Amino acid sequence: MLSFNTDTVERRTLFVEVILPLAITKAYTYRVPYELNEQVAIGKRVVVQFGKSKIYTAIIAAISEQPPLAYEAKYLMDVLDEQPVVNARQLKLWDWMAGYYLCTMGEVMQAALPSALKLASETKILLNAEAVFDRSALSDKEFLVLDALEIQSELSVGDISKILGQKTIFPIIKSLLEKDIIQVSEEIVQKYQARKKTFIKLNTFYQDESNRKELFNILERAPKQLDLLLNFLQFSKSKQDISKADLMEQSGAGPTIIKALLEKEVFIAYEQEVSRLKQYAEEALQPGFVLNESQTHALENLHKVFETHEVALLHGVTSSGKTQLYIRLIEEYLKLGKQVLYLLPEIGLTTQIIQRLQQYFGNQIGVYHSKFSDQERAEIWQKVLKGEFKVILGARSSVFLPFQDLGLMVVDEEHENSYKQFDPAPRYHARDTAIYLAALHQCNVVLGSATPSLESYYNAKIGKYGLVTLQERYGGVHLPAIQIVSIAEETKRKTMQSHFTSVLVEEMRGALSRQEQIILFQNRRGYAPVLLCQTCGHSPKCLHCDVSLTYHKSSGKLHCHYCGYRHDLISNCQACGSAKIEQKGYGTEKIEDELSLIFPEARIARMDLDSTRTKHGFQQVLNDFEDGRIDILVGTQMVAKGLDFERVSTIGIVNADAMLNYPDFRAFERSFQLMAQVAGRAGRRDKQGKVIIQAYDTHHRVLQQVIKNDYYGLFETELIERRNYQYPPIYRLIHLDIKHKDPYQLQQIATHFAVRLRQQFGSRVLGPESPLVGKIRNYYLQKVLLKVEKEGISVQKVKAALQLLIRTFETEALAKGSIIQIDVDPF
DNA sequence: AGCACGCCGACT
DNA sequence: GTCGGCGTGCTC
Repeated sequence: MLSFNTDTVERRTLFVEVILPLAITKAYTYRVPYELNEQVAIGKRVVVQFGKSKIYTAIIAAISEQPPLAYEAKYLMDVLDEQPVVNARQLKLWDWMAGYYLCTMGEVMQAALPSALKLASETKILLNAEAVFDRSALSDKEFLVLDALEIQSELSVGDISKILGQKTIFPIIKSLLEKDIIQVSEEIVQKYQARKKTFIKLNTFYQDESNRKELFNILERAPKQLDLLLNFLQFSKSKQDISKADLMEQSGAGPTIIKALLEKEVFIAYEQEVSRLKQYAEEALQPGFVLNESQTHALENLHKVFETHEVALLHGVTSSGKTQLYIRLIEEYLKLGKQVLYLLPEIGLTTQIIQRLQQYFGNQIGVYHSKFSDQERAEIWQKVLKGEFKVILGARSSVFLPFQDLGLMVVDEEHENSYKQFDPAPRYHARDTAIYLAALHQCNVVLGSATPSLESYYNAKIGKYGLVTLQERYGGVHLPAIQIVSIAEETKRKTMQSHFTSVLVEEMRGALSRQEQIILFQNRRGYAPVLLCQTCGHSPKCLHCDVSLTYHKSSGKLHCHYCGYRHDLISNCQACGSAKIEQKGYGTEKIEDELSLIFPEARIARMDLDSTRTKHGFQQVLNDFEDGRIDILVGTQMVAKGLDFERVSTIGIVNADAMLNYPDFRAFERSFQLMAQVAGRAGRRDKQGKVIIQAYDTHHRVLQQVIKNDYYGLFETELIERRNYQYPPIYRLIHLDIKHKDPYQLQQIATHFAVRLRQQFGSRVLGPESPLVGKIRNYYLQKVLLKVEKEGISVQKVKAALQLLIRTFETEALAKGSIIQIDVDPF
């Protein structure tokens, strides 16, 4: 009888297209061995050999029966998953990101998947020291690997392959990983340093009435200590965690008295991580809190907005209780059985906010963060996949998690630029990515900020996003009083002291006498930005950048703020030899200097790129300031980096005009936002803060808007028209990577390109911005951002022009540099 | 990303 | 004469 082999009929030859975690644009096709036919599915991980000897974990992007024509496909080695680890929506997201951020799907995959999910032949395998397992439950091969690891402690995947004498070792590694016996090595990442604070609590022994009475008796002979104790008890009624610093301030007691009570074990000290973003610490999330009237109103408005819009911008002043609003909203979506993603900038993700949200959502909430180990991240990935986590609280990379059914995304502190990834591709913006992801899930997005980014505000204004405002501060905290003082008038009256108006000096004096802190904002570093020859009018310029050199007193040199070029201080004019050289303008160094003459007893510190250049410099100044070891902090925009300014009562903006007259609109907008942020932070708590803005042009429209706290109104004023800027000024950045041996030449090349492009496209091309020089192999790499206005000129045109420039540049032999990459980045 | 191939300068 | 840096192109 003729036997009919059903197998051969069913045995279809399948091919899969895979995404490799590499920077390659092409799709690669592998042939599926018959025995794996049943197992392949889109989104599953497969093991493939790529190139001569490399083995990678790839993701199946497509399955077909069409054999490739031009080549013979290799067989894929194995299928790792029973269920896909990446869903179709994610693949769509990756595809979009690759297109939008000009990188490959592989690079997106690299950023998206925790490395525990993407083993490659170089991956290092370690023994998990804390592993508890049953040896007898291991297979022979697993045992062999374990044995080898006990001798050598670290093996690469390639090594293991040799030990076992076979290539298909990924299932074994996977099984060992799942049993928690081995670990995949982690890259050492610089962890965000959490700020710790000492807190004081009462020994539980004295919670008891009678014990406490006895304590009062004992302390009768130490009136100061008793006084402190009473103060503490009073204070603890209104506040949960009392910090040592708070207690000292509240009670007026010195550190010795607290120490005495600590020694008597009346007080117990404990350390706790504290948020640098004040908001989270301030908004106590008491269980069963009730929204106040304006919060309720804002929530209703959000509901209304979501009827017609996918995205809502929540413009809520600092301390208006946005977090509480989010919680209520999240609860609503959870009730509908939806998943929720709550994005926070890295800096805002402290144990405090995490704990508070965990109180609310229990084990439904997962936290995803670069601080976590790779194992933990892989675990969270799996749990999101299984739907065990309903809420994810995370930093920018959490947009990559395998959500099944998102209902809501919250992007808190939407304006924060740490949502933007800069260095390795994909150079994505988590906020924008979240909005695209929302479209895929048809879910809602809340963008929350006290100082929304211009892009978002514009989108709200044109009706693309809904706009909800929350203007009332929670718990009756007041906005600071803002006063604009005319420098022109005080100069006329001769009441200026150096660069400070009498109003600012008096305000500072008052603050110092009350032991309050002061921040002076001066958006220029160095001592004097321009040196001017009084005889011939020449001023020293950078050889490479055509910008004026800034005198730095600390180094005694002239610096170029563009490329870092330095020149010794000149005593005679380079052009005419005259010795009469005038220092024009002032920077942070000079402000610091003159301040010390006016307030010799005050502790003054400076915070700018120069004073915080060392690794811990920034952290150090920050801690000193927060702990009250500094009275006056003079700084550039750095001082607004989301700090805890709880003892700052006074903020001075030394010269607002300088900020208002930036030629580059984006720089202006950034400065403006900063000013608003800094001002918004003054004097929290019960005290009203004071912001003094010094300016020549006190009637400047922008300043008036600041006073009205209606700062975004300004973008629709004649100011923009006067400056002849197209509205909206949204730019695309072009990353230009140039390889060359001489860093100064690099700057020259970059500037050359910027200048030439500007000639061609006008002032809509800006830059080079933020030049970075890094040593790569024996070469130097110059990264230059060229900004190109998004509307108006197409990036393609600019790219084409650039390529042409590069070609002519090379033939002109202006330099022997070779450009290796032009990377265009939207926004 | 890795790796091979191939080119040109500088050395035992 | 070879060694080695690096630029170029390819990997299913």
